Order: sequence, then structure tokens, then C-alpha cells
Amino acid sequence: MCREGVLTIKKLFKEAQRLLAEAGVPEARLVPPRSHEFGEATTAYPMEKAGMVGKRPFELAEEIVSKLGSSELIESVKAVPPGYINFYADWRRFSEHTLSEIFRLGQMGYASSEIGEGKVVLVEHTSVNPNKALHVGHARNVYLGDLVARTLSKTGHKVYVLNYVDDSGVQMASILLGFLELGIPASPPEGVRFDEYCGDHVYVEVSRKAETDRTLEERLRSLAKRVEERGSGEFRYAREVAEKVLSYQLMTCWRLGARYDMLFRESDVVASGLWSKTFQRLLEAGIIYKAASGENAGCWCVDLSGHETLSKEGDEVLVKSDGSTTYVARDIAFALWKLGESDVEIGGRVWGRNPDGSEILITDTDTATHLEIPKASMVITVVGSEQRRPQEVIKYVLKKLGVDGERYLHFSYERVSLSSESAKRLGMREVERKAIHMSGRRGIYIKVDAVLDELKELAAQEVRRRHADWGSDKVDEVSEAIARGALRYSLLRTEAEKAVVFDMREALRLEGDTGPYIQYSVARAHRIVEKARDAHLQPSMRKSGDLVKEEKLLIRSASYLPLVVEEVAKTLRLRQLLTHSREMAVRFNEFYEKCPVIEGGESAPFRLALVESYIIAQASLMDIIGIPVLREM
RNA sequence: GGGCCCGUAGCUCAGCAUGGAUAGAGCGCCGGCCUUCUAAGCCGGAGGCCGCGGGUUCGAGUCCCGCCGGGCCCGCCA
Repeated sequence: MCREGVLTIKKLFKEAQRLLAEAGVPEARLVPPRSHEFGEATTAYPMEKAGMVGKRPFELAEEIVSKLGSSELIESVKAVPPGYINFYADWRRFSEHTLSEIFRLGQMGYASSEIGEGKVVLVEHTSVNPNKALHVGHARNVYLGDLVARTLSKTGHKVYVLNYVDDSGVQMASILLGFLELGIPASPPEGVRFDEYCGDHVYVEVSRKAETDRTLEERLRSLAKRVEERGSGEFRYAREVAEKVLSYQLMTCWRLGARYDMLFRESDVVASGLWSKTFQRLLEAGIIYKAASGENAGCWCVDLSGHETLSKEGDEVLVKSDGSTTYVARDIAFALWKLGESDVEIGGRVWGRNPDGSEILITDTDTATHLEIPKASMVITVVGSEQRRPQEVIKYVLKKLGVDGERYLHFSYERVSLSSESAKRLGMREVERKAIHMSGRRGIYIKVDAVLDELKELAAQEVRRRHADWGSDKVDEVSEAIARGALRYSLLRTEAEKAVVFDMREALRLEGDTGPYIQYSVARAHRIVEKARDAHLQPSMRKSGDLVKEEKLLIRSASYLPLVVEEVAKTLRLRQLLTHSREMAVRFNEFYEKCPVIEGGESAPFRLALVESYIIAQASLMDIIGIPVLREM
């Protein structure tokens, strides 16, 4: 899709910049002001420059303003103490331009852009061990990764989403140990999901037994090694169990709004020969060595002595003394493949489809067809901050192999822990700590589906109260959408590098700074549009008189939207999308209170256009954020 | 011990990248608003040594240094 002309808000900035250039200060930097009182564009240039030319900032500002000419979208420019220059929009023109732009580009186009220029980006997220159901900590990973993917694909990037399935680690092996050697039934009781059965019952049970039975650790290790041997019975069985768990995990992921292009099985890193090829390369590049003595005797290790900080912590083991690989080894090989820096062909097949109908591929070394992915200009791996070290090792190795490390980005985030209150509800006794880390092994976690179900029930109560006439299907559909919007917003509202303390009571809120607040504003807007239709009211992008404050602020917030999205695509400060979505919703609610539409007299047609444009702009942003849009709630 | 992240209102969080105009929300608390488009909303109020100390600057919540408090990493786990 091609944009006709320049975006209105950008045009306003361009005009302001041109005026400044004509006044002799082309270097003045314009930014959006933090308050509407300071106009639509502002510069602190006089304060930065005053000292150097020996003038007082405010005088310099006035001097510059006096030299400014006029332009189409800017009505006035003011010099303001202590030394700002503020540009104010010509609201008649600015609003008309903005509204027509929103209508022209529509919900699919308004928030999107082409700045990605079709660059291929691989985003890896989710990557939950296939031995359990997703808990709320995993949900943060899915939401963050999915939002990165959504944002980038809306801004002209070609995005491929990968889910790395660790079917060859110890966690997987412990499930197999339970089934094969400890006599735990391999199928769950009636009505219990397989992923929940493995995580809640099998994994916890095996971990518990391992505490008293010291031989289990050794049996587990030898089982894990056999799982890595392509063609062994254990290899096949592990893949079978993993795929089964995965199929249930993905149901949860879809409920979270995520989608995937490819499921990459860790067992295939070794089985496909990707690892052995990578090993050869590392060997030839002289990055690895086999330790003859010391604590790593018999292991192949990465030489980290050249790394500024990692060198202090000792070298990284890639191949254990028993010949099996470590997670970091497999991840290095995988990273090379993701970056298109490996010529090893990976077999694969179609696994299934996302709810949106797109195909999901899965690696499968037994298949003759090869998976093809265009070379990625950037690989983004969404992994918790506790994995900073291994991720840094990967990056270091990539650089040593001559790959541009800037192409490999670790999108790091802090983990989700449970508030002591929520932990108490799970039967935890030690509550003196403020937050307790979730642990699959100890059975301390809250499953995502359980949270969504509770949220949904809460929403359903409210929906039924408001709409006694609705059938159960409609109540179900709407309350599910509210629950999804609420949880997504609540787990994304904290900046990724900050730890989240999950509190059930807090998560179950549907008012205030929440997803439903935004959904509700759109539902209200839809109701106005319906009533307007009944009243045969036609929208108009022009207003006869001056715009009132609430009208201006609503348009203003919508006009900045495309700018915000482009900014986030560059910085990946995802939170700003939520902040802006909320800002628009707040502006709409203020407008809603103060400005009657249907009974708005002369202003009615213009206000109707405003309401319709709000729906388009907000919905286009919600499409990116992944909050379901509702016409009624 | 070494490395990284966090510390802003009673609680949960914005603002810090790119220093600048009275430090913003939500929850909770107090007080208002439903004969007019959905009150999951709106309006008002109380509530802040921006962890502490120093530095840079005309100007620091934002940048630099030190300290204190909390978290994470430093495994032949992933």
C-alpha cells in the first residue's frame, strides 16, 4: 500500500521546520510538546543556544519568532518563557486534513507504515519447555514477542515468528522418565488437558521423587542423552510427547492472540546435522577447545578469554564430557540458522494453521521437503533477563564467526513473580517475602488459562447485568474478548525491564488503567454511530464554528498515532503503544461527556465524523496491540 | 567477590534513550454527576526530601560517581 502525500502531523512539523530554517535556525530541533497548552510542535532551541550567543533565552525566542513567516497548517507561533518556541495548529485545516486522512487510510492503513521497507525479521518467542501448560510468566513472553511481531509487520517489515520447542532437555526427559520408568500413566484422567497433566502432575511427581531417590538424577541424565540420539526409541517418544503437549500449549497461545510461522524443534538442531556443521565451523575458527584438565575436563568449551566481562566467569561448556550438547551449543547453531548464516537444510512439513488461517510449519528431519526462509536482516529473541549471559555468549561467538552481532537482538524482560497474597492462595507458607518466584518443579505458578477463565467469569457477570436480553453465546463471546483485552493490557503495561509482581486481585480489575477501559470507549463510540444512523445524520469533516477543547484534543491524539507507531517500531519501547491508546481513550471519554453528538445541533455532523475517525484510529492501534475491538459491551 | 536490572504518592505504574515550562495516571480514600449518545464513564479533593550523598550544567526525576535497599546471572540445567 502506498501513502498519498505526507501525513498531516508530519506536514505540520515540516512546515514548522521550514519556518525556522527561513528564519536562519534550521538546526532547531522540534518535538511534540508534553502538553497541548504548548501547541502541536515545540523547540527548546533558544535555551540551548542563548548562552553561546550571549543573549537571554526568552529574548532570543522572541527574536526568532518575529522573523517567522506563515504556513498552511500553523496558525500561530509563540515565544514563551523561559525560552520555548511553540507552534500552534490552524485547527480548521489541521482537523479537516487529519480526519480525511483517517477515513482515507482506514483501520488497516492508518497506524501502519512502510518504514520497514520489506526487511525480513525473525522473532522468536514463547519457547516454553513442552512439559507443562503455560503460566502467567510465560504469558508475558508471548505477549511481548507477539507485540514485537505485530508492530514490525504493521510497519512494513516481513516478520516470521518462531517458537523454539525444547524437546531434548532434562525437563522433557523427566516426563519420559515418569512414563517409562516410574509407572505414571501416559494419558491424563478424563477431562484433564495433556499439557496440564504433564506439568501439574507428572513433572511435580518426578521432581518430588528425585528429592528422596538419588538414583533418579543419574537415570534422568542417561535418558536425556538417549533422547538426543536420532532414531532411538526415546528420541521418537520424546518428540511424540512434546508435540502433543505443544498442541495444547498453542491453544493457550492462540487465546493470548499470538500466531506462529514455524515451530523449530530443538531435537532437530542435532538431528539435522546443524549442530555438527556448526561445531566444525567453531573448531576451524579456533573459538572452541577441548579441556584436558580442570573442572571442565573432557568438555568442548568456548574460549571467552577475549570477552571483557564474560572472561571473569570462566569458559562456556558446549559439549559435555559424555558427548551430549548443552543448551547454549544448540542455541548457537540455531542462531546461525535464524540469521541465514548456515547452509544446512532443515526438513519440515506443515503442522497446522493459526486461527487467522495462515500455515504453521514444523521442523521434521524425516521429511524430504526443506524449510525455506528468506535471509533475515534482523533476529529478535525474546528471552528472560536471567538468560543474559548465555545470550551474550551467543552474540560473542557470532561476532567471532564474522557475523554482524547487531543483527542478533536479545529482547530481554524481567520475570513475573507472585504477590505473597496470590502465593498464599496456592498454599504457600513462607509469606514474609514481598514476591515469590514461580516454579514449575515446586508447583508454584498460576496457569494462564485459569486467569483468563476467572477474568471471563467476572466480565460475564457484568455483561449479563447490563444486557439481560443477550443470549449465552453473545455473553460468552464478549466476555472472552474482555478477558483477553484485560490480561494482555495488564501484562504489557509494565516496561519489559521491570519485574512484574502478579497479583490476582489486581489482574481481575476491569476499570481504570486497563484494557477494558479502551474497549469500552470504542463500544460507546459505536453506539453513537448507530444512533446517528437511525437519526439519518451524515458526517462532515468541516465544522462551522471554532473547535472546542475536547474536539481538538481528540483529533490531536489521533493525529500523533502514526508517529508513535513508527517510533516504537524503531525503539521497541512497546509500552508507548498502550500509553497512546489510553491517551486517545481518555480524550474520547472527555469528548463524550462534554460534546453531545446526536443533539449537537450544528456541530452534530462534524462530531459524528470525529466519532467515526476515533473508532478507525483506535481500532487500528488496538489491532497492533492485540486488544480485541468490541462494538458492544 | 565480579557483572547486569530495578528503587517516583499508602499500593500498582508512567515520565529518564534525546536534561528544560506547575512531576503524571490508575487503584484505594473523601466529595459530586445517570428524565440527554452505555456510570466498565466523567468532574473535584486529600496524598510526592522522584532511595541517600556528591558532581556536571544557566537548569537534574532524567547525565556521571559513590553508597544503601531489592532482584537476576556467574552450572558438564535450560
